[in-house]
Amino acid sequence: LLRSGAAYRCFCTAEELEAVRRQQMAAKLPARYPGTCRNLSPADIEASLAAGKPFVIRMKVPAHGNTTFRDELRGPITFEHTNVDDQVLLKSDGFPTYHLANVVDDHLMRISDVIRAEEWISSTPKHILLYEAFGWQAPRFWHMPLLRNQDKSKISKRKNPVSLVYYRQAGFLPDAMLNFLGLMGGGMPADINNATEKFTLAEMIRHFDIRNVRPAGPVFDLTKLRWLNGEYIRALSLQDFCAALRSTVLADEYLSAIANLIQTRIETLGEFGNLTHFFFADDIQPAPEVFLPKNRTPEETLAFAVEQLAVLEATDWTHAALEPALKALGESRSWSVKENFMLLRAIVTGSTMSPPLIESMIVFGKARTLDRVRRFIDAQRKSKK
RNA sequence: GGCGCUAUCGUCUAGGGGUUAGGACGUGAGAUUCUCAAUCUUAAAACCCGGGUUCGAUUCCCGGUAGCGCUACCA
Repeated sequence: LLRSGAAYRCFCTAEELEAVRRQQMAAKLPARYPGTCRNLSPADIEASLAAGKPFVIRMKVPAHGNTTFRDELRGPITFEHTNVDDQVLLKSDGFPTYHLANVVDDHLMRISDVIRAEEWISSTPKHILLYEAFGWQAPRFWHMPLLRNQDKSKISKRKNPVSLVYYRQAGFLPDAMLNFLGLMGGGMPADINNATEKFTLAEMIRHFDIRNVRPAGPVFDLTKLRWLNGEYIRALSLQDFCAALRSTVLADEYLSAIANLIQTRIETLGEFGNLTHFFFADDIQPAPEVFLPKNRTPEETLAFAVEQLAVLEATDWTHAALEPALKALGESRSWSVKENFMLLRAIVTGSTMSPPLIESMIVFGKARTLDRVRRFIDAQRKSKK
């Protein structure tokens, strides 16, 4: 690439580039590499090299013209070269960026069809230019729509549980999840199984046609997933239903972790449920008299819960990490350890009396705990309106 | 800000120059039921806006608007 002039060494420092970017932003100009090193003389390059200056390798996007490629779902898409930045191909540490690695990799692996998310559309002209510079045949591109939150923003875990682990722990059946996902974005014929919208993996493999995928980003709607999951649960034989329970909410591993927390706290086995129901419930909504600390308003309590959530999201799911993180938050907001932990206890367990909080949260799992705190916050916000 | 993508009930979608614009979830009403679910019946609910093309546009074209994405020595 360097030899053919499709790429060049760039000796600009990160600080210089950052300064330029800020100026461009301030002037409401598109943030773009200013081209400082695009046409250095061989002597300049030798001098910088000899001086041991670090450099990156950038692609030399043609100054004029445009690149058009075909997206198999949307048709031709054109980008003016003036809108394509001189992408860094090789970082100063010698490692390639995604753009270079991706193109080389896919070529070497003889990839025929690149199926990736929509967010890559704007990078595709860079990739096409690279294939051309190498003299390689570019693959076909299929850019898939992005899943959305209820408010249509790009799906995020702040607004939706996005980890499959959460859905498994919360008791969604893999077949139901698969079916539901297959329903999103098109690709499946409408008349399958008498238009019941229910189909198996095998049927999906047989009937799915990527050419029918719709380019608009669908909203990930839990309501319909729950309905579908209910259908799948009802369709199970009693035996399979029990097996499903035993492999998830009643799994040995989960049960023994819970038992370990309450063994010293009960006098009869019959009390097991009293202390542990929050481990098995989907939704827990404590009443104000349970979660509201004395001398705290609902508003400041809710605000503090929001901060607890942020801390929980950012913290490793271990006792060693969680305890100091939560205490640090309480300290910085003048919430006593007691108020702090009691609020979280109420949110997670629904009660002021429970097995040890952090241990319980660890057993319950990060994904489900975060979900529970989010639901609490949502419910409180709604009740205020 | 620039560039790009997208646009059918609240949501997931079918359809496509002439249709009562179809289905599913959810919602309302009713039936059934010891309760709650489930089940059955039923109702309300959509082609983003403005031009153009056309005998006729929700469908094709253009513009606007809105949403989203990208705008890194991240992927």
